Amino acid sequence: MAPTRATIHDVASAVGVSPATVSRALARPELVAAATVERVRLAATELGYSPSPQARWLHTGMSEAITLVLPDITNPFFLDLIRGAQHEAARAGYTQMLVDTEESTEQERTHLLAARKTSDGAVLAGPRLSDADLAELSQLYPIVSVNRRIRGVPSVLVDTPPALAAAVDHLAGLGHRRIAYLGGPESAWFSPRRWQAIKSAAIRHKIDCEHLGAHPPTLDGGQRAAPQIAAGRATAVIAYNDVQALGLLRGLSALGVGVPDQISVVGCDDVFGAELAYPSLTTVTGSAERAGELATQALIERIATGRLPRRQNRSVPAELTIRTSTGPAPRSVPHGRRQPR
Amino acid sequence: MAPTRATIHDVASAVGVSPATVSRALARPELVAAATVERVRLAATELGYSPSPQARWLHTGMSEAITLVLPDITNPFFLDLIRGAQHEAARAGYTQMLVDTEESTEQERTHLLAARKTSDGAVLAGPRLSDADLAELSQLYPIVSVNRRIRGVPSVLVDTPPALAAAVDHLAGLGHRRIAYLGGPESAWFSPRRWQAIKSAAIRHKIDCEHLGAHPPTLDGGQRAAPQIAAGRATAVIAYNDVQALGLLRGLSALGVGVPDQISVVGCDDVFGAELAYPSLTTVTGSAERAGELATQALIERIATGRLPRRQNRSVPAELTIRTSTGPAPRSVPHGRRQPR
DNA sequence: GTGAAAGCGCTAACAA
DNA sequence: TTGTTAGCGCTTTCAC
Repeated sequence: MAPTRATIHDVASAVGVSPATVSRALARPELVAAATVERVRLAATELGYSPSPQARWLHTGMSEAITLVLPDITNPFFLDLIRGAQHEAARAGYTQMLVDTEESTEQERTHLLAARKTSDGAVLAGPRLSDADLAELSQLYPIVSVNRRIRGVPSVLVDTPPALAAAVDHLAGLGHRRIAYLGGPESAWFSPRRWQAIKSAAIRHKIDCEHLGAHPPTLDGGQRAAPQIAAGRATAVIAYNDVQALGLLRGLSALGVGVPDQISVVGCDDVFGAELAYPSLTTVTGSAERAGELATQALIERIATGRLPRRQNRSVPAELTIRTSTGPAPRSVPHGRRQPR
Repeated sequence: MAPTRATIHDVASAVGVSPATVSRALARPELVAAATVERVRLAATELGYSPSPQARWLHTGMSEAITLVLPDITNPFFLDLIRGAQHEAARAGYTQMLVDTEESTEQERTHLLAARKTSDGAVLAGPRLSDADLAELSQLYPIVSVNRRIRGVPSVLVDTPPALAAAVDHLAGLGHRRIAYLGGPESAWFSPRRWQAIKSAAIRHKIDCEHLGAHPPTLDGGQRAAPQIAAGRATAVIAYNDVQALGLLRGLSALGVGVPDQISVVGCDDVFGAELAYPSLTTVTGSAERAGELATQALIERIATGRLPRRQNRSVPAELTIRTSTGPAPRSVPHGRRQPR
């Protein structure tokens, strides 16, 4: 499968040159006689030698690794993000570390501290730390944020708000006059922005729109909101994200509330499972993979040049995907639904 | 957020001792006077110092990092595996690298070669390399495999075969007399083993059982098998994994074949989405998270002790989860189904 | 209990 | 074009 660990000295003595020549032949062949380069290369492959990143780090200060920090790997949204990030990292010859902070600010802090020692920079997906902390960190260590804008920190956003406005258009077109937004957790930077987009669109359509408060971005979080929604007067709900929306679907089904007959549901992210769910989820589709690619690209540019990337804030387009969880508003408003307790 | 890179010398001169003392105070405090240890610790936190893994690697040869190699991060089965692995890694103070080989044997080989330089060992989920390659690699570099047994390589299996036998019992109990197995890809070590378990159980029940050949373990792979299945005579299908099964559900629905009325479908893994699908998927549930934990634990034991772990082959129990994609066999055998083309 | 010194694998001045 | 040398941050003998 592969030979053992050879050092630069092994190659040097095999070829009969000094270690320095080996180093140069491999890293900067233009400085070395073509014939020598050839012999060194041969011997290196022969012995299975390649320079150790750790030893190299001593000089260059570069580990050629980046860290991807995720709040919750359980959310399939991050699957595509991870893959996109890995593509870019591999393309640039970087190794990728992965860290799941489990929605904990403290874990995020700890892992970031550790990352500074082991990698040259980090992509932070939906970071939880304060703007101030992140801006400060960004001065000391190259970071790029995904789905959160912070002054002084390059970022990539999946541009969901316009698509959410389109979702409101869609619902209004179906005759809904009263919609609700199931908010994400307090720490989710994007949640109030999604709410804004929804509210503005609702105002434009002159329809009612209420905010149902903060809920965990989990299946359970969505499911637990079902009774409140069933008891409420809205005929359509837009959830902060798909995982929540899917949980809500489950919760409503358990309560015997028909979707979309009695209530329409819209999600956000178009995760694995959204299309397969019953009813299939109307949602906002944007490429998390592309976001991962762009973020990693920006990060590597930042690492390589030592300055902020030229395009500091990028975004990835998103659009509404209409499936079967949305339908015409029920004729008579709340019928057969539970009363608030 | 955090101070800059301090070296051991900074701490040494801050405290007024030699770098050697700092090193000892932090790594082997029992060799140093308690008072000194205290002062060193204080200064270290003060300066935000912690020893660099890279520099330490020069001596110890250890990077305190492990690599998790996955064939396809797109499969949600791996979400839980990643999380379990990360828990154990973090607990033991290891950093986790992540690599997605995209089902390519060559990428697996390349990444593994790279991993040897950057990490102390690797967990390989469903590796594609040959037994010989893996056994040889295992001599040179600590690896642990998940869901594949190879002589000389410690492994962790999610023990799905008994649960698949239970699935056959379940189907037989529902009156199915003719079932089929939708195979995974050729490279999937587990596929023939699952088939074996199913076949034996079918024989025990004296029911027919056919193998539908190899199919990609993707939504698309499952969906494309739908026509063949709709045209066949089996009244129940067990798929190699859930992703395939969910694709199959989608394909059958597109063909207008009712599940479970006309055909029952069983998956394997109980991934995110299996429960939410329509109909909700009867499947085999085992803890991928636990498998990730055990594998990482075994790997770290192997790294730390330098020998194979005591329990070389471990397994995680799995059980049948009955949902609504399975139901009584249709009365009159294939009715209303398409003919083979 | 602590310090001095050597060396891990590699790169980058500087010489030759 | 190539070799010599020093040194990156840390650990570990070996003295003291």
